[in-house]
Amino acid sequence: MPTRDVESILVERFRHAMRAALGDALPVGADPLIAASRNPSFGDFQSNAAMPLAKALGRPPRQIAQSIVDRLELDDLAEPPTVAGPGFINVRLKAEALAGLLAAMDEPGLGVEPPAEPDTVVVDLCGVNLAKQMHVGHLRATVIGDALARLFERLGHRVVRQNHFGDWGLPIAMVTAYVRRLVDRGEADLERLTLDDLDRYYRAAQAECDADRPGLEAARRFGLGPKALAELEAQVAGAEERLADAKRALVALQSGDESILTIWRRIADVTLTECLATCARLGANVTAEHTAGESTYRDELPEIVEDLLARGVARESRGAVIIDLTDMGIAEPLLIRKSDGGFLYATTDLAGIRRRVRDMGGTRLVYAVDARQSLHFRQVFAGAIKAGYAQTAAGADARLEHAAFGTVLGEDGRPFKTRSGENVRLSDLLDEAVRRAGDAVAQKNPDLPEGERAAVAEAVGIGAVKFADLATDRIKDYVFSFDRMLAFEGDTGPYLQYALVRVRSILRKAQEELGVEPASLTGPDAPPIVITEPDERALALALLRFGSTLAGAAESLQPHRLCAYLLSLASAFSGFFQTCPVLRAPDEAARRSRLRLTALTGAVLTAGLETLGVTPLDRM
RNA sequence: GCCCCGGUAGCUCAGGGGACAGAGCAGCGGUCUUCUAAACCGCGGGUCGCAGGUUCGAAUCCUGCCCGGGGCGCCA
Repeated sequence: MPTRDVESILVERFRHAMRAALGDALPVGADPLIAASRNPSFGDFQSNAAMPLAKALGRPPRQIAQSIVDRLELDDLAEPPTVAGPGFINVRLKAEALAGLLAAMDEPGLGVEPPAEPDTVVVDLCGVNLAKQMHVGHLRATVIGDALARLFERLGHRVVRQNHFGDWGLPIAMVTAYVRRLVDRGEADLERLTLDDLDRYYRAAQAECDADRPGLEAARRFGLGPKALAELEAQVAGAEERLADAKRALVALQSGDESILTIWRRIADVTLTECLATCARLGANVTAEHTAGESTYRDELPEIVEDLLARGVARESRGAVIIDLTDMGIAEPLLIRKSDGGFLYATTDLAGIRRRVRDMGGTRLVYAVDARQSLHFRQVFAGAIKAGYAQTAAGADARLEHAAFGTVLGEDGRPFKTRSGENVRLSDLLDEAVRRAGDAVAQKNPDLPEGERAAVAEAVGIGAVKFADLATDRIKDYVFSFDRMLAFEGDTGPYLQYALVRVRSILRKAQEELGVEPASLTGPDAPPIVITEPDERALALALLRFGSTLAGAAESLQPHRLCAYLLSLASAFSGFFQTCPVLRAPDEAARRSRLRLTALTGAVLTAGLETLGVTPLDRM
């Protein structure tokens, strides 16, 4: 039995049959259009190829379907296929074939074959900023990016994670200058800085530098009282002084002034330590080694602009330097140097693409970033291609993809914020989820030992948040609701974790009561699988869809496909669990077969949860 | 003004050329001396935003419109 998944076997068999049936009349690239049947009464799989062929060849579709069926060689796999409706070809797999396919996928890779040509996928994720707490936006960038990275890893691609750390530029200089003033005045201690402090300072620094010029103009025009006018004038003058100070700090940073760099490094260190701890708590594999600050690109930016100007990719416009993208179908030009000589985040992102392709060997670049950056990435990608920065060693352009995600909304349908309109700290949000999960665990399973309960609450609470984030199409906004994501019932992370708990519980009992070693249920000496009951069939078919689901999710950058799949697998297992006693199966052969099915389900659920970055549990 | 993304059951969402449009929640009715009921089974519930068009076949593709969100050279 080949180890490939059923669908690709069927595709191949149908291709042969179509060629045999139609010969030279078969249009090139004709697709067998194999799909899993929606309705079990139609069988397990169907081919929809006959209808389009009928149109192309001007023959009755059912006749074409029949001529394909006549040449199909599926005896080893399926019952004789049937033609139905307008020309559907229905295929029902034989029980023995199901057993054989399951046995073939019952190996450590769970039937996932390493790719012939592995990609080097560079995944941009997390994207924290200096002196800022992580909030729900970072939740999505981290959770989705990490899940995509894990998907590619499981499929056998090389993966490089990149946490693009916003540690450079004027806003950063503002907060650095602000902290320096506090330190000089003895109002802050560099050694005792926390990210909460920095988050406050960041906003204070922004506010200080924000001159209310329009307000002042209006006050002058409409002749406001001298007191209001004086206040506004003072505000504007103060803000302009602060801004000038920040600009001096920026120049000092850029020129490598050690006294300010010391402060800046400390701020970066405090920020990263806390953010990476949050990533760790989230179970996201984002570490210092994955982190590259914008500052690490600073020496490349002038060179890039000069390079692009010299090669005519970029040109000057109104004192600035732009890349015109009208030839790439984008009306908005990409601005890469301001008229004051400063660089922009587009410049850094171009440098990032160059580094990821040229230095890291990236063949596919994926950016898990907010959908509001869509135009920006279209521009940067187009600019990078024009510049040749996306060209891989093999000569082709790397795939450049924006895995855009929507906004997290509160239950009022507006962007998720605290009542006072502040961003919700990610760590607070996780605390709340874990607290609620702890309450549920205490109530549902009071027997769980205290120590384990805390670990379970952490896994369930965080798993719930992550699963809710991953479970819907990433491009859409979604409504954040603790109640829904932590529900005792429903399409949730806890439900999946619970399905696996039940699986593992059976295996544990089998070991304790019957002496069946888990290792004996897998591998070449494992007991034969016998599929007889409808719920066994349904479970078998669900298991067999694992590999193609992973591939589809990775290709489309849609982790929610894996979520939906795991829910359907858990549901298939629940049906099996209900109607097919495992430990008390009618006979020994059935018991051993069902134990192996249970073990395989456990392996797939475990692998699936791990791929999503959700912690699998033994008990909950 | 131009561009991008959404609009599917009361609610939250899948499905994105193929068979009668699905799931979860909520509602109603069943199933626990348990393989962990955080589960399972059943019932009701839909002009797939609107209008045209393409097609043997449209929730799905095309055009226009309506509603909601976002973006659009010197912020990141």
